[in-house]
Amino acid sequence: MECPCLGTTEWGVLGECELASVNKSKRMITCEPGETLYSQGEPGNGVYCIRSGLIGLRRVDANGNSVLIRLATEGTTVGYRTFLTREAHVNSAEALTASVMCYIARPKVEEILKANPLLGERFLQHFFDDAIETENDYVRSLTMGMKSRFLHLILVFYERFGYQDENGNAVVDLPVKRGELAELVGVRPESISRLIDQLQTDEIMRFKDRRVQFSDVDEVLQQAGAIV
Amino acid sequence: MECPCLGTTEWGVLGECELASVNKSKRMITCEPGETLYSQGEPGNGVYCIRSGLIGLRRVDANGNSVLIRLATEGTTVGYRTFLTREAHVNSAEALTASVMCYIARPKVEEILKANPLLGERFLQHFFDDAIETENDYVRSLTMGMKSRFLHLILVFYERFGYQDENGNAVVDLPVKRGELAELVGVRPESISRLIDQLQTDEIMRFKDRRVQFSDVDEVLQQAGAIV
DNA sequence: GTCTCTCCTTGATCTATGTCATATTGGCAG
DNA sequence: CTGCCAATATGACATAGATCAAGGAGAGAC
Repeated sequence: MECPCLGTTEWGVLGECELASVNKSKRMITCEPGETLYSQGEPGNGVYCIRSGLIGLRRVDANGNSVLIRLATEGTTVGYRTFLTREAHVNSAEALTASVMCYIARPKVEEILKANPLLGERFLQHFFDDAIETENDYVRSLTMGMKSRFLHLILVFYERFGYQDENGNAVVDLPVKRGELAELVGVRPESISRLIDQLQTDEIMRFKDRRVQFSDVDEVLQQAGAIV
Repeated sequence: MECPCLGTTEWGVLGECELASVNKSKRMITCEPGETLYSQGEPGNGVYCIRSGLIGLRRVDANGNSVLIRLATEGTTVGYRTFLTREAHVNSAEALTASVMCYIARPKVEEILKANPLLGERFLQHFFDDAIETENDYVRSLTMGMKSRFLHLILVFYERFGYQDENGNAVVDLPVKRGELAELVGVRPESISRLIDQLQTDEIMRFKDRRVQFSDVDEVLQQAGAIV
């Protein structure tokens, strides 16, 4: 079966023939929420190109504290870092929603990387972008409070999944539950609950299950503490 | 003049002839504490190989909050990331102590990177290590308190600059002042003051100006909240 | 239907860290 | 020596989040 992801995203740099070759050797994988793609410490044995769903990349420290470091959605390839560096996975990947992805095993990826350096460049760019974003998150975690970070996260979701309703309000259907929002912001679920409560009281946003609505992106930015 | 750094570190992968070529075109730069090598947002016009001293890489967010993201010491090359990705600098580099470094301009680096891909691989590995470390810092910033992060920082300094005195005590001469320790931990200087006070009261460490002493690394690790 | 389970909310309280104002220290210019 | 400046320290207080302990509320099993 043809995988639509391969034609777009990073894999789009491949030629017809290379694409066909990857398509032939890839394996399609379906994951239920909570299933693990790979775990921190395991050697990297292949990459996963996400076809649909949502994957969370999680880092667990020596004490067992766990943080969702970043999310990967449709079209994104995860696990590629081990190909650039040949080290073990430094974080775990787990499906946050039911997800479908293509698994491409190590030898094939190596073959293609050798044949077409453009793919490696794309992975590198991806790596770079992730690193910058993590640095941004790091700085935010040190300089801004929970509210700013939470609103920032909502706006990130809005950029990826948001739309406008008939009244011109911004709407996002969050792809994760509260507890995962908490993990992404790096606070306790109770704190997120209270924060959501306060945001509604202050009429900054409305929350109904996983749906969020707000009227003005700029006002949210301002509430997030950004210099608008 | 011969630069000792080039023969070691990442640049060590170069051949005689390439090294000589780099040596010929590099420029030696001396920096006083506080001087800036490059600033966030500027295009990357060259790399700096640190010969002596200490460089701080700083990220400033949109609100002007500033955090020291990481340090670079003798033998480390900074500014290399822009060569892998051709983007503008995402953070600023400033000398924290009087420092000497070699500046190698863009065209020469590109020439060498083209001629010897090994150098690029080394840079990539360096990039990877930095990224992992930033992720670690990020997780720590979310899961551990100031005390743990501070002790962790001290241990990092100990690994890099520490030694044992005649009584077998661990000794480090911190390369930065209190305010910069605060920036590295991501807290206010007052908090660091109080923490140091408490660490001395609890007899975990002794601080005298920039000199720190402690008897047992394991005990420090334990105090840092690690599972020893 | 109702049981149960997971997720979420709420309240009361505790603690770490920020904030702001005011010392104190140490080095260095004169 | 004296005075000044930057870096630190200290004190009093404010506040953001964590923690612990209950209480709902929706979805699937039976």
